[in-house]
Amino acid sequence: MLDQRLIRENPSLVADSLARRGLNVDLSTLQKISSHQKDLEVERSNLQAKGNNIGKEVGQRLKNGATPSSKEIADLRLLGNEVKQKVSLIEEKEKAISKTLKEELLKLPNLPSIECPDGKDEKDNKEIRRWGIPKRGKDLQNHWEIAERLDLFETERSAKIAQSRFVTLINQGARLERALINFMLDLHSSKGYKEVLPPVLVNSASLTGSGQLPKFAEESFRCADDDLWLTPTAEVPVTSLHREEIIPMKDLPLKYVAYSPCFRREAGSYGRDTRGLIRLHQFNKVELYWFVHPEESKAAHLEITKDAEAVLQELELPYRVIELCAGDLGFSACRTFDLEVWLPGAKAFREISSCSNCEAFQARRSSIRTKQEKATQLLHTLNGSGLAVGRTMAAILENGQQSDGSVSLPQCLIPYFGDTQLSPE
RNA sequence: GGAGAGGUGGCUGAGUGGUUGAAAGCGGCUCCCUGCUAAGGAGUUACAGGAGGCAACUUCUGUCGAGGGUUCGAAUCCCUCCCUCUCCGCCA
Repeated sequence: MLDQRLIRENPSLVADSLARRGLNVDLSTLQKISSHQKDLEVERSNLQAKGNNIGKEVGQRLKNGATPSSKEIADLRLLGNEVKQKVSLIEEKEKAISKTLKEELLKLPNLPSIECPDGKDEKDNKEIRRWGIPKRGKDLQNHWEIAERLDLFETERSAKIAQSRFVTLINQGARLERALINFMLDLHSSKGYKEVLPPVLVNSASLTGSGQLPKFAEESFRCADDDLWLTPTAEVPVTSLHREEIIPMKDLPLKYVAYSPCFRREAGSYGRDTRGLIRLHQFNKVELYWFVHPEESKAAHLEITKDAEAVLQELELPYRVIELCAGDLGFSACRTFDLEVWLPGAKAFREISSCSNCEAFQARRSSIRTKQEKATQLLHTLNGSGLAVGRTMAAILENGQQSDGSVSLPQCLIPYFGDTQLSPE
């Protein structure tokens, strides 16, 4: 959520910034609503002060011996009633206007950072750096071809269980997924991250707090009979871990690593990535999440990205780092680095992690603040995948494929998997 | 799912209609005292929003789980919802 005050006092700055996202909004109405709400608040609180004084006056006089039925008391009551009526009239207006204001504010995305490059869509994203040498060759297979040969997952049977875009991992596939999750959690924990295994069902307040609602309701699965949704990312529950809290400054930064399955409808992606592990309704992800002091978030952003990169490096998977342009930023982010892993079978880089600085955007929606001495202020939040597990498995299969049909595993996975390679059974 | 109890400040815990944002204790912070430590003394210690001021700050409003209601006045009375705990049932 954006700062209401900023919209009130400098709407053109906000509008210009949103325009960098390709969003052309007229903020004049919102500005008007906001200042009207403020006026009503002043009027109401003045009246309430008057009412409070009448109440105190009555109490005082009764204490001094006035009879409850006397004229002086009756007059005060009359006056009190009058004030009360006026207050409730204003309150009614105020409530309506605040509701509209809140609704509109929740629909606006975060402002891109000054550092975020201009651009319209993903074609304008900037490559920052590369790591590793992409494997190339004529006979390299796609990961689903390798998986089929090694019997790693069930696709058609999964549609029977659930739908298309679900997968059932089996045999070495199931074991490798488990190994990857454990490896990632251990790696991050060893660097001081606190491990979290959050609920997978989250309520509307949590989804609103991290920015998925109200705009992206159609992207999540909902439980019909409850105010609960299947979480699209651990970012949601972890944000709400500290919703409506004030975290002492000495406790910052808080660094969490959370494993969770993630559920997404992938609406509007019909026909894309229909095979394999790239785009599923359910996938596993290990997520990094930081709560930091506002002045630390820029540095933290670089660090969280490095922590995500470390996973790829340990796994010996070539990748590149892309900085998203303003037009390609996610709703809550003000600056984002994507990590794209090299898939030799697909002969392409594919997104495997997205590391974003949300600054105070989620903190304002979720009311998460920090405090030193008397000063309370919103803190900043950052998130990054470390990593998307399904896509990691795809990358491992494609990058580790051998001419004899086996898949060799990176050194770091061997203790977790219990073998040096995946081999035909 | 059934029955009961309860939700008050960082914590414990008073408060059943009148200047109560809330006693007391603990904890935290500041200062004083004291060779050190321990002990002691004084003060201070919620959040949000607004108005005024460059600012320190002053002031107003709201908040005792949430939302309504009664009343001149509600932490206190009434209604609805949410949550927690105990017992029973069920269950991984």
